Amino acid sequence: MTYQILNERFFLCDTVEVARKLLGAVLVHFSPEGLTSGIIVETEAYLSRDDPACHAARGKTKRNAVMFGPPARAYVYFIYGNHYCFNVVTGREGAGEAVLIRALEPLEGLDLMQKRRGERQKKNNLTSGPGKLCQAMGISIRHNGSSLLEYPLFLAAGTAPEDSLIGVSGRIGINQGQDKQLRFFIRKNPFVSR
DNA sequence: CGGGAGATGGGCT
DNA sequence: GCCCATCTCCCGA
Repeated sequence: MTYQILNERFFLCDTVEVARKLLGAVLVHFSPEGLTSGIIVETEAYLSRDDPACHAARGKTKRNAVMFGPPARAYVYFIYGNHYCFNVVTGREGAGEAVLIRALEPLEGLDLMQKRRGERQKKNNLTSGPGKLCQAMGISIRHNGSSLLEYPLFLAAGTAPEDSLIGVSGRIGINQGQDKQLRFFIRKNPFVSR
């Protein structure tokens, strides 16, 4: 399988646009244990302006520093004591914006995903949520700040869904900014988190 | 199936 | 202390 890695330009434009365009793209990880990949089926945009739910909203801190760096880097953080969330930094350096990857459709390395997630898990429970997909893909805090423009962890072009199949809604799991329509997903795809 | 609650730890007030 | 961009287990229907 060959991949066409998405270039920096892809992530430089408007963050909402990037969140939408990432649907259908492929997240690929060549880890020491093996290759896993999945088609992105659900994303959320986090904006610098007027968005209190965004980690960058209250300025730069040690945790969110990567969000203020150059685009196309991984912003990974630890949440709820158990889980990691994987984001892609977007916009110009200093913007403080990102797209959260919320769900994947497993593509390659299903056995490894299953091993990481627990043998009992069914296929549709491997990557259908931000914490789950990090575990299945072998993504953790040590990937925070790493470039997504090159091996071993990168984003590749895929098949974009038709516009009529793109769903839009409020974001999940937050208290502030619930009204904003910044979540994008592929309609009727069984791997969307809800 | 759906809802409720516990697990679990780093960041911020 | 309390919050949190989550997940899993367990219970009842």
